[in-house]
Amino acid sequence: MDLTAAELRVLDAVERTGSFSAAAATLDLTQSAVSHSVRMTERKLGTVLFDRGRHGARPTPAGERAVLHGRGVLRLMDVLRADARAASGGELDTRLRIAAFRSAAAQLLPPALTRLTARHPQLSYDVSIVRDVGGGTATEVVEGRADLAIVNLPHRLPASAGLVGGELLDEPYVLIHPTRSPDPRSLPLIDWTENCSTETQAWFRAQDWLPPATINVADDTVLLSMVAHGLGMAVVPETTAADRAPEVTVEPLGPTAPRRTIGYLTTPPLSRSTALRELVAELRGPPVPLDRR
Amino acid sequence: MDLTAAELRVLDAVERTGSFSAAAATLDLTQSAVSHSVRMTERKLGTVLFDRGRHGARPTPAGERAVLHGRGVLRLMDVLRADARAASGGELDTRLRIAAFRSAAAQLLPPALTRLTARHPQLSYDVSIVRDVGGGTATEVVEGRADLAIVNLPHRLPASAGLVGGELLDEPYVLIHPTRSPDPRSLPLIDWTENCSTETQAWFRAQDWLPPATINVADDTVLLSMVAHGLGMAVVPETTAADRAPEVTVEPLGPTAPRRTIGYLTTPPLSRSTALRELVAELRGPPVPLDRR
DNA sequence: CGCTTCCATGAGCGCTGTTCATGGAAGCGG
DNA sequence: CCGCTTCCATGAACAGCGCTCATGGAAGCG
Repeated sequence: MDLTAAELRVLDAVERTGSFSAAAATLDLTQSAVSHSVRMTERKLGTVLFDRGRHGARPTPAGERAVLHGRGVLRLMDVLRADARAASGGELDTRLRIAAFRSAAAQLLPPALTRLTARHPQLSYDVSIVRDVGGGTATEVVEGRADLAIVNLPHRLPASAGLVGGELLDEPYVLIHPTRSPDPRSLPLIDWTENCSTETQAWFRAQDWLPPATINVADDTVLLSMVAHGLGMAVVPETTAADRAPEVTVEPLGPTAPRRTIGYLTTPPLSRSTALRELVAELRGPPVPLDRR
Repeated sequence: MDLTAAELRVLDAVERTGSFSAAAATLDLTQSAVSHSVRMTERKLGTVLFDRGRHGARPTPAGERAVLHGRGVLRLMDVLRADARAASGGELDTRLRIAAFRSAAAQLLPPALTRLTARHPQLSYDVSIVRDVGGGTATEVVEGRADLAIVNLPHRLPASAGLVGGELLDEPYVLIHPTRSPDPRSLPLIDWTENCSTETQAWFRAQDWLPPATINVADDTVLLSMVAHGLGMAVVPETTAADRAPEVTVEPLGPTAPRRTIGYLTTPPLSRSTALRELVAELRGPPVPLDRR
């Protein structure tokens, strides 16, 4: 017997919330309906999907598989709906879930989403901010919680994950320092947690004029603010320095400057969907203010 | 409103058969049910999916998208079902659809499927034979008609297709000739249509002792039979010559012999499914008789 | 001008998925 | 030890959907 989309949504909600009652609340259903639904699903599959206990419901191994694949099914059904409508000249209406690390979200997404919304008013977005460490944003896509991941390239993802993607932006790093500092290069160095690519790290070590970093900051706006207050200098991607305060001066690092490349990753069926193609096209548009090019 | 699995199966059948009534027959439904179902689906999507005429039903652009994505949804739902059952220690029961070219199907599949069926009696298979030209077997996977494609590597598929895969078998070509021939290398050359990779073609041209092919045969068993009857000699992959008649003698071509590599391709979600993993594991087992290693 | 072959439509009916009401089990605090 | 709360389970009843049956209309074909 077939599972229904409603049943899959129940599985998803139960896994997310960790309990039948909480899942019922988020789905605007009765706890009873959730219980019946899960039970029915389990009967259809011939398998127990959740261990129920005092603490709520925890997925069994079978439940984990079901939830994972179920999210894929739901997403694909939405792609079907949105794509079929778009193909017949209708409005493009779907919800795009974007996982990005903070600096990319702040710099890349606003102009792109503005333009995209102008062209397709029915589109809506979920932007989740994920620390770009470990699997980072790509994991969100692999596990079905996001449709598009913004990543730092090169991204050595396990090929078996089967994600597809491309390049969005390639830019050099620049040096920023307080405008009023008499000898900028004598200032202490403030490092940024996201400066973690091996290439960048190697470049840092090769620069003998750079002191070791005395401060390490996770957030780029905090870092900019620190430089503006004269705490030190920093090496950051060009676009991060683009919307700087007047107290911060930018100094190019020349042709040998390290670069950072931002790309995107998504799943093959989504990469073929109209909505995601449109989004990627907009992300490739000019995100950097013209005066900095 | 959600589409149901039954509705997606109707879309698939209508596209396949080209008419509502034929689809109804294959699905064991009434024509009325199919008509109602398609109408309901169209209402849910707000789009016309098929152009109806006396010639039956032809998909509109929107319909094509819907059918394509719908097949993906159905397949993913079956993966969910099979995977969840397998994860809870149950029998692995699903239908695996394999697209292969003839020689690979004949040589690689029988032993692998025998072993796999022994371990998982509930598995069933659809093996479709596709000429390995153009998109070949990979197209079957991309368009959702097969789960696993057996391909000749290297396979330059468009990366946007987002298929994943791996290597299954790497083997040298050998020379075969009639056993009773006094001077085998003076015989005419029989070529095989599937000897089409650029690498193999280049090797052929570089061999000055090889006469140009006078006969070109599409089927490898026919080719073997021709050699057995003394019509000529041929250069074929080792496994093709493995189950030869006694009238055929095999002669290695040495370390410079061209090789053929057979691999598989599948979609990312399927590559994560238990059933397909098991199948690939068996395909990687020793398909070549030990006396030829 | 029937005949056949398409698809469309309305009525009726059974199944499924929901709510409501209720019950049982298990921690938590006095 | 006993309520109180917070989980999930279960049975009854009802609504909507998805099916069949029966019928009708439109268009090619000899």
